[in-house]
Amino acid sequence: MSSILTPPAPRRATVVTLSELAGVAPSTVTRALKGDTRISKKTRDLILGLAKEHGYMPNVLARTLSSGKSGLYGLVLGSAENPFYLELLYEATRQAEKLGFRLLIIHAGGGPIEDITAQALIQYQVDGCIISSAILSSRAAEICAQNNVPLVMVNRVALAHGCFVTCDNRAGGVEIARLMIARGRRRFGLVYTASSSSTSREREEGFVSELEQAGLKLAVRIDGHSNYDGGYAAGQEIAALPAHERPDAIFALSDIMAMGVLDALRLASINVPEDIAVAGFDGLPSSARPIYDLTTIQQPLPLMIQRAFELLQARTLDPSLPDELIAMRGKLIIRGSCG
Amino acid sequence: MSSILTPPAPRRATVVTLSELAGVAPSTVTRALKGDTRISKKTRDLILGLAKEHGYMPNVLARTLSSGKSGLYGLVLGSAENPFYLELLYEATRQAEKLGFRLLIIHAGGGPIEDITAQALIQYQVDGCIISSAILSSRAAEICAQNNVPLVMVNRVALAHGCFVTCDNRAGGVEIARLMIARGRRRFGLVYTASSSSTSREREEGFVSELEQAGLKLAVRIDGHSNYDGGYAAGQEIAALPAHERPDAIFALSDIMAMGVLDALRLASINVPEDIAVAGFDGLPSSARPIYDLTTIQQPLPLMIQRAFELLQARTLDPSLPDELIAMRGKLIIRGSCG
DNA sequence: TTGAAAGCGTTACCAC
DNA sequence: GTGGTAACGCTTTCAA
Repeated sequence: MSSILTPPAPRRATVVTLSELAGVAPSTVTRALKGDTRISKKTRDLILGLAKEHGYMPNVLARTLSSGKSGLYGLVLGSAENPFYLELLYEATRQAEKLGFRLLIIHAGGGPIEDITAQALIQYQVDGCIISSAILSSRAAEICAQNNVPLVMVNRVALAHGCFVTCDNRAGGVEIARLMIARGRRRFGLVYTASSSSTSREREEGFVSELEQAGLKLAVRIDGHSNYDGGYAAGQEIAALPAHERPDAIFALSDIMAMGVLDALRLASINVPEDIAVAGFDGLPSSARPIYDLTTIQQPLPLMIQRAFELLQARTLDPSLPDELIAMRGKLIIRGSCG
Repeated sequence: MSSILTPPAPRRATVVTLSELAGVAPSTVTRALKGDTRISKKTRDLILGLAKEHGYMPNVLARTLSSGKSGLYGLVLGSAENPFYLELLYEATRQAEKLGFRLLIIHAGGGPIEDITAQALIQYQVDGCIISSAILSSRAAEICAQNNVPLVMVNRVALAHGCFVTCDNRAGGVEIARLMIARGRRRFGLVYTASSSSTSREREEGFVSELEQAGLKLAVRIDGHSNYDGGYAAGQEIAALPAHERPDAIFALSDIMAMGVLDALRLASINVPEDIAVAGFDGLPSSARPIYDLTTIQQPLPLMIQRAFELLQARTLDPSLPDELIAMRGKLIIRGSCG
C-alpha cells in the first residue's frame, strides 16, 4: 500500500491553503497573485513567497469555472496527407505558447466535423476555435453560435457563422498564370481538387480567368485529390499523353500535389522545366528542396494565424463583434520548376 | 447594443436548470444522465428528454473540478522537420477521439520542455501526458511526479520518472544490417543524429554490432541532423567521395534523412540500388512513394499509441503502479532501395 | 428511488 | 488594503 510506504501525497497548495498560511482571506491571495496594485507590498511579498515555497500552481479549470475564460483554443486540422496542416499546427502552437494559452485538438483528419466534435468545443469551454479544414456541419456551426464560441476558418471561407482568414487565392492563381504566360507557355494543365474546397476553387478561377484574358485556355484538367498520390497519378496521366497533346505548363492547386506531379514526370523522364513547367500553391518548406525547386505562392501563415488569434480574442471579449473576413496576398516564389 | 437587438443569449442548460425543469434534485439529474440504474425509468426519460430538448451539454471542466479526472491528455511533439510526429499526432488524435478524451498540445518543436510547459500539465489537470520527443528537464519531470501526472514517452526512453513505449530500435538496426549484408553489400555508410536521442543510438548500435559480427565495419559516418536537409547534405557528401571510397550501402537512422540521401544521390546521378543501397527507419507513408521506394523498419505506431494510452489510463486509476517499459518489434519492409 | 448538502479551487462583488 | 461570501457546474456522500 503506497499509503503506508509513501506519505499521503502532500495536498496541492491552493488559494485557500495559502490564505490560511498567510493569515489572510482567499481573495487577498488571488489579488496578490495576479499583481493587483491595491495590495500592500508586504502582504504581496509574503504571499508570493509562500506560493513559491509551496509550489503553488493555479487550477486553470477552477478559474474557468468562475471566470468563464479557459485560455483554451480549439484546433481543427485537415488531412494528414497535406503537410500544410502540419505547418499550421506548429505555427499555431508556437504563437499560442507565446500568448499564454493552450490548444485543444478537436479533430484532425479529412472527415467532416461532426456534432460530437462541436460538442467538445462547448464541453471544454474553449474560448474559440481555429478551423483549418473540414466541413463544419451547419448544425455544428449552430451549436457554436448558440454557445458563443467564436470560430475562425483559416484557409477556408466561412459558413453562416464565423470569421475567416485566407490567402488571396484568386490573386495567387492569377499570378501563376501570368508568370507562365510570360515564360512563353501556351498549353496549360490544371491539377485541381474535386472535393471542392472554396480555397482551391478560387485558385482555379484566378488562374483560368487570367488565361482567358490572354485568349488561352486549359488543355487538361485532372483531379489530384489534394494529396501526393493524387498528384503523382495526375503526373503519370499527363506523361502518358501523346507529346502534342501534352501541356507545357501545369498548375497544381497545392504544393503537395505539385510534388507528386514532379516526381511522376521525373520518373517518366520528362524534363522540368524544359518540357513542362510546374507550379504549386502554399509555400511548403519541402517545396524548396532542390529536387523539387518548386515555383509556388507562399501563404503568409504566421500572419494568418496571428490574425486568427486576434479575431478570436477580440470576440471572446466582445461576442457582439461582427464576423470579419480577411484575405492576405500570398508571395510568389519563383524557382526552377517554371524555367 | 446587442443587449437590445438580440435577446440575451439563452443561458446554457445546466444540471440545476434541468433539475428545476424536471422538479427533481440536481443529483437526480446527474444520475439519470450517467445512466444510474437506480433511477426510475420514468424520471430518467423525463430528464433525458429535457436534456435533449434544451441542448444540454455537461461542463467537463466543472466535472473535473469535482471528480478529479479531466479526460484531457497532454501531448508533446518533436520537431516539425520529422513527419513521424505528424503521424503520431494523427494516430493519437484518432485513438483519443475513439476513447472519448481530448488532446492538449503542450509543446511542439525541437526544443526542450521547459518548466512552464510542465506547469501547463498541472494547471490543466491533465490525466496524463504523451511525450514523443524533446528533453524533459529533471525539474519538469519532478513537477509531474509530485503532482501525480503519469508520463509516457513514445519513441524515447524514460528519465527518472515515467513509462516508455518504443520500437525495438536495436533489433531494427540488426535487421537492416543483415539484409544489406545478405544482399552482398560490403562498405557501409551511416547517417546518424548527433543530438543523440536514445532512439537513434540504439539503432546504430544494433546496426554496427551486426556488421561487426560479420567482420565488417562502417566506412563513413555522417551527421544527418534528423531532418531532410541534413540527409540531403550527407547524401551530397557521400556522392562527392571518390568512387572507391564510396559506400555501397547507407543506413539512415530515420526515413526523413534517408529521403534526403536518396534525393541527393539521384541528383548526383548515382543509381539506387545499383551503386548504393539505402535503408531508413520509421516506416513513414512517404517512404513508400515510388520515387523513394525505401526499405525501412516500420514502427507499429498505432499499437504503440494504444499501449501509451493504456499505461496512462491505468496509472490515472492507480498512481502507485510502477513504471513500465515496453518495446515492440518493428516490421522490416523491403522495397527497391536495397536491391 | 430520490433529496439535501457539502465540497472541488477560483474569482467577483460588496463591505469595511 | 482587506475580508467575507456567494457563485461557477458538477459529483458525491449521507439520509430518507
